[in-house]
Amino acid sequence: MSTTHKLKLENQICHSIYSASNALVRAYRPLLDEVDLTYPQYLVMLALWDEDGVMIKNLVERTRFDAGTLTPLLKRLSDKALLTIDKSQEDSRQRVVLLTNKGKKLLQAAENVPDSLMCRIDMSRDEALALKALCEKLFASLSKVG
Amino acid sequence: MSTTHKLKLENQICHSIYSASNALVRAYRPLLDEVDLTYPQYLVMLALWDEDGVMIKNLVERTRFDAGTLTPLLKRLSDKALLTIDKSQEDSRQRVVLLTNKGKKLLQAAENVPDSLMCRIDMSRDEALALKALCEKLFASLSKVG
DNA sequence: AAAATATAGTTTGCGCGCAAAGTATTATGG
DNA sequence: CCATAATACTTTGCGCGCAAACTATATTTT
Repeated sequence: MSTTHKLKLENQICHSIYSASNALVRAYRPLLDEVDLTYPQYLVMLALWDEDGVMIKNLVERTRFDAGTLTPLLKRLSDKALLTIDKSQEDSRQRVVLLTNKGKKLLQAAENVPDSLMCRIDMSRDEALALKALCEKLFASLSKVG
Repeated sequence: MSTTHKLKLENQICHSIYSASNALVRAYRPLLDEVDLTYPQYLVMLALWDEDGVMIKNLVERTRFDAGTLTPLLKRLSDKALLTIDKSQEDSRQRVVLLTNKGKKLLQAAENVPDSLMCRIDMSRDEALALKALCEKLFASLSKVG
């Protein structure tokens, strides 16, 4: 039984993106094991290393994670003493996420992670940038309500 | 506190791929709800619509899923009566996955899914093909043992 | 000010995704 | 032929990813 062109798995763009994304997370694992972080946790730490003392709403925007994903993820980072989660003074619905010294110090240990991963990828700088731009375009398309 | 260029979240190619992939699965959900499939289940069905009566090992290769992911996923498809899983005659370690009539018939209902999704994406055919090629290249790089 | 609505975050439930360990079966080396 | 190793899955455990329902607080409407 052979299906039409469009329904063939090898013609599915989405399958390529999906499996590339999963392969990325797999490839990050051994590198991030060194700093005891999962890939999603690493993304949140990247956001916080850039700017912490922010509300969860802010992390939802920057990391593109769901709030329901972030709550338990932040709890685990808090359990590792990498950050604190406290009620905001101005608006007690909000939480302020602040890095601890331990959380700030972890930046040094993670500094070589991007290079370690990129050297595994047989791709030019231009190709990598093109890939990023196309993914951003795709994300923007799918984020529209239409 | 501002981090180095490389560790900034917005410079992370991998974050773009990761969030595009997640956005894709989110976008597929309402379409696939119509045929009562998750996106990973849909990928397995695509593989089987193209060729069924195959071993799980074959599905691992074609879908790029882990065997530990496929076992329970196939069980759920079997619970929905879309396929059967039986011991192979030649080698009783192996399992033969066969579509039922219900599973075969579902193809018609799913036929319009690819078009429904692609029309949500503001991307030319060339861009989509470039994106697919770059993802395949990335996947190939990361799949190498090196 | 009371009621209705909106916002910020948490909880619940389910299905992955996958490493690691386990089971059953087959192939291979001595 | 028997022990060892390899293969083909299955099971376990944990962390997402996210829809839906829920809680708490703040804002707006009347």
